[in-house]
Amino acid sequence: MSRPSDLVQGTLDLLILKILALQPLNGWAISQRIRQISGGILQVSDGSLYPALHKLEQEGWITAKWKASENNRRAKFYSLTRLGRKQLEKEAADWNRLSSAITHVVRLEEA
Amino acid sequence: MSRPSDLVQGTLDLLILKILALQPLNGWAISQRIRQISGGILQVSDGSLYPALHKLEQEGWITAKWKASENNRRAKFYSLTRLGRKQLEKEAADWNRLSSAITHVVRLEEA
DNA sequence: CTGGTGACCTCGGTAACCGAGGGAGAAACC
DNA sequence: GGTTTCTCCCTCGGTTACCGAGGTCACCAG
Repeated sequence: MSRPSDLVQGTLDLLILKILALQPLNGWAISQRIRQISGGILQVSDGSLYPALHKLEQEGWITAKWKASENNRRAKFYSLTRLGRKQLEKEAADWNRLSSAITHVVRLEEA
Repeated sequence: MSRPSDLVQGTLDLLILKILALQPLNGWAISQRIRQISGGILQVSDGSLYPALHKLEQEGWITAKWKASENNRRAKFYSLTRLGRKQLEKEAADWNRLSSAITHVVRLEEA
């Protein structure tokens, strides 16, 4: 019904890849990190995050390893593969191209 | 399968509203204009455009009027309503907020 | 009168996201 | 020691959006 949309569609993969490029993290921490870094503007729900992580893993862009988290709980830590870095570069470039094109249009002055 | 994605999901309404804020246009001309202004980076297919136009009209953000086009063909010219201007402001603000948050994350330096 | 093209439209599929729901184990509280 | 809280994982069904393919009609040039 409503469209609060706390994130722009199609950018979730990009955000995850970027966060993991900074450091390997477990799923829960990834969503915390995205929220924190964006100053609370971007939020990812579990229901979006985990399916996305599985997809990225299946594509071979990230790999998972079970470890203990900071709070001593079992957690799956994800890190970027070499392929993942390639993909990140590509998606970041796409984002820059498209978002600046859109911003350009949005900022046009009315005649 | 592939995701060439010549536009960022969720921004189609925004683009249409903005283009129509500059001047009333018919459907076909809208897609031409978007492509032209963005230097060919953004492209909208018919199959996306017309349903979107109908939705925007139904929301009361744009209104349609049949006229003759530049080439003397029957064409439906769309223009922004007062509500549509409100909506445009809102969507433009959302876009700025979200896109700059994402860009900020993407540009972070690795530790 | 035929073909190109401007202009409109619909339908079905697919991708993506999200809310709701559920579960298990560590820690903290009483 | 039992219960609650918090971290952390996961799935499923629904909704929204977009897009490719397909189709129609009318004007105009040759």
